[in-house]
Amino acid sequence: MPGRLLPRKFFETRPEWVAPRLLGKLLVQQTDSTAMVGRIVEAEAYLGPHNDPPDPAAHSHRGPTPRNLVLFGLPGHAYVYSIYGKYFCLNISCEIEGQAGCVLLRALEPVSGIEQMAVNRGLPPDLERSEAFLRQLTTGPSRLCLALGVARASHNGLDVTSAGSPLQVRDDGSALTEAMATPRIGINPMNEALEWPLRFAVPGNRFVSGPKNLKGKRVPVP
DNA sequence: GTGATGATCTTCT
DNA sequence: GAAGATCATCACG
Repeated sequence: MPGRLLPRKFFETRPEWVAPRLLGKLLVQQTDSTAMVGRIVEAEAYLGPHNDPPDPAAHSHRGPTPRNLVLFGLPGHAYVYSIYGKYFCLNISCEIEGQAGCVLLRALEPVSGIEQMAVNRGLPPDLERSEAFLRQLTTGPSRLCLALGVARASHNGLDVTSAGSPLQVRDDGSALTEAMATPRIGINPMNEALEWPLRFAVPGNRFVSGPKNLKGKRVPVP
């Protein structure tokens, strides 16, 4: 198992700090026979309803519901929800209990378990592992869930800071000093939070999802 | 390469 | 009843 498990304290603060600091960390899905590992290269912060101003794009902004309850619990837990009928998205809860911030994982750079990822995505194996092939695996919030086998029934509420958890976030020592900050993807144009620069990506990384020339700026990682 | 469209169903109102 | 933190596919240039 690569790197060290991230402690709960890592997630105990504001999502707009956690998101850029998650860049470069490893997302690990361990099943009985195989481990799948991807490096986080893109993440978005969603702010809790206690935030001023509130974040109208966040699932938690109207308070707890059966769906988003995990977000109001302890930090470092997986919030998995279904979207558009056929997909899932994976978030990690942030901030202290009762404050429902979170970070949406939007893209990974495949590291290992690539063969299994391709099977899970329903793609034919590519022994050459071309860049186009690798990019299809885990570039996009729902693609990475498919590749790692993350689903609501099996993963919602998992503690990603627990050594016994099949889903973990680990740190292999790669340090990032700067991140690219842009507006978040897929937010309704009516939403006033559209412009907030809460999407963070590894500058120049080829596995980042979304439009290529989205306006953004380099910011220091806190 | 970019942009438009439909699929599909859960969740909350 | 409507909207949605998406993706694959197709048309076009």
